[in-house]
This record gives sequence, C-alpha cells and structure tokens, in this order.
Amino acid sequence: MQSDFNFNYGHLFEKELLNEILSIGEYKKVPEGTELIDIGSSIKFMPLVISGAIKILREDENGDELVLYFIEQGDTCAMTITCCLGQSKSKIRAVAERDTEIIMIPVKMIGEWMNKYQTWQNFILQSYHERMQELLEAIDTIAFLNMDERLLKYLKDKAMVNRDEVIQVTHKEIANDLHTSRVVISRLLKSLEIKGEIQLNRNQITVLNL
DNA sequence: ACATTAAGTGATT
DNA sequence: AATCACTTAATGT
Repeated sequence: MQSDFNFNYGHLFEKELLNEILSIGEYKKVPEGTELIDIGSSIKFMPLVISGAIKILREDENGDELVLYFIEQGDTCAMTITCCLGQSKSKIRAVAERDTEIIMIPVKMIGEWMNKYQTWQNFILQSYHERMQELLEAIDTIAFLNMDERLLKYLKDKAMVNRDEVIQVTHKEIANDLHTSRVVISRLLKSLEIKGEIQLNRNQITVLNL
C-alpha cells in the first residue's frame, strides 16, 4: 500500500510531509458500497484516495438521491475542507463506488500542514479548485442537458472510475442515482443502444464509444 | 416448476 | 419526463 501511496502522491509532496501523512494518517481499505460520510455528520477525517473511487451524492428530505460526481485516486473530498474551515456538518454523502483504499487524515492536520508545507497548500487549493469545476459541470449537466445526455455522461463517468467499459448495474439503480424513474431510464437506455452507444444485458451495460 | 426480480412497452397525464 | 398497468425475459430455489 505504501508503494501505491507513493505512486499517487510521491511526486506531489516532500519527503517530510509524506512521512507525516503515513505516520498520522490511518490507512483504510473499504469494500464497495461502504458509506464513508453521511449527510449531517460532522467530519473528523479527510480521505485521501489511493485507489478505487468514491461517489458523492446529495439527498433531499424524502431520501431521494442525486449523484453529483465521482472522486478518484489522487483526489480528496473538498467538502471536508469546507467543513474544516466553517466547522459545519457534511452536506453530502460519500459512498465507495468500488473497493477503495484511503488514508484518513484528521481534519485538524489540514490547517497545520497548510502553514508548514507549501506543497500541501498547493494540493488543497488545487483540489478545491477541481471540485469546484466538477460542481459547475454537475450543475450544467442537470440544468442544461437532456436526460439522455445526462445518462450517457453518467455511464461514461462510471465506466471511467471503474476502469471498465462493462458496468454492473440495474436500471433501477441508475434511476436512483439520477433521480428519475426506472421506466424512463429503460427507455433512454434502449434508444442509446439503438444509436450504438451502448450494449444492454441484464444487470450489465457496456459503454461502446469511450 | 415456481417465485422473484429485471427489463420492455403502450397509454395517459 | 413521470406514472400506471401489464408483459416478457432472466435468474434463483
């Protein structure tokens, strides 16, 4: 695991900082589906993703979900940074999209290392910036794209983070993630299949034009 | 063979 | 795009 960590972050941080992260941070390997952060919970750790992917989603009062974006290896959750600065509770939920390895950094270290290490400061600002972009993209997708384009983007994103063009998922699950009904997804998937974008099988979708 | 769950379809709002 | 009602197909026991 240390080699994986160094592979992803080694060129970003100086040796001292790497050592601090490794000694203070807590390594965790979580299986697919693990809920890492829930809405309303206070955040005590900031996760650094070593491998795998995490799905970030929002939920309304009825428990209806809406996927915002995925974070991958080399990424961190910008929400924790916001939380750290503003002392607020989490406004999002984070679920492991697949088996995922992370290092949990205590939130208080974020600020300390910001002052101590230039590379850390860059990393935090950089990832905050990237998340902001992702968020804008997510808004665009929801507000301006038709459902079929939205669906295709979702499928491509999912194929991307899973490093596999074959996605194991039911129409129902997609409908939940995109906050629509199963029937709509089935119909749109069918039309995407006819357009030659994807191939459908039970519990499985193959994305063709990646 | 039967029950359960996933997916496809027409019609209506 | 959502919902209903129904059919068909795949899968588990």
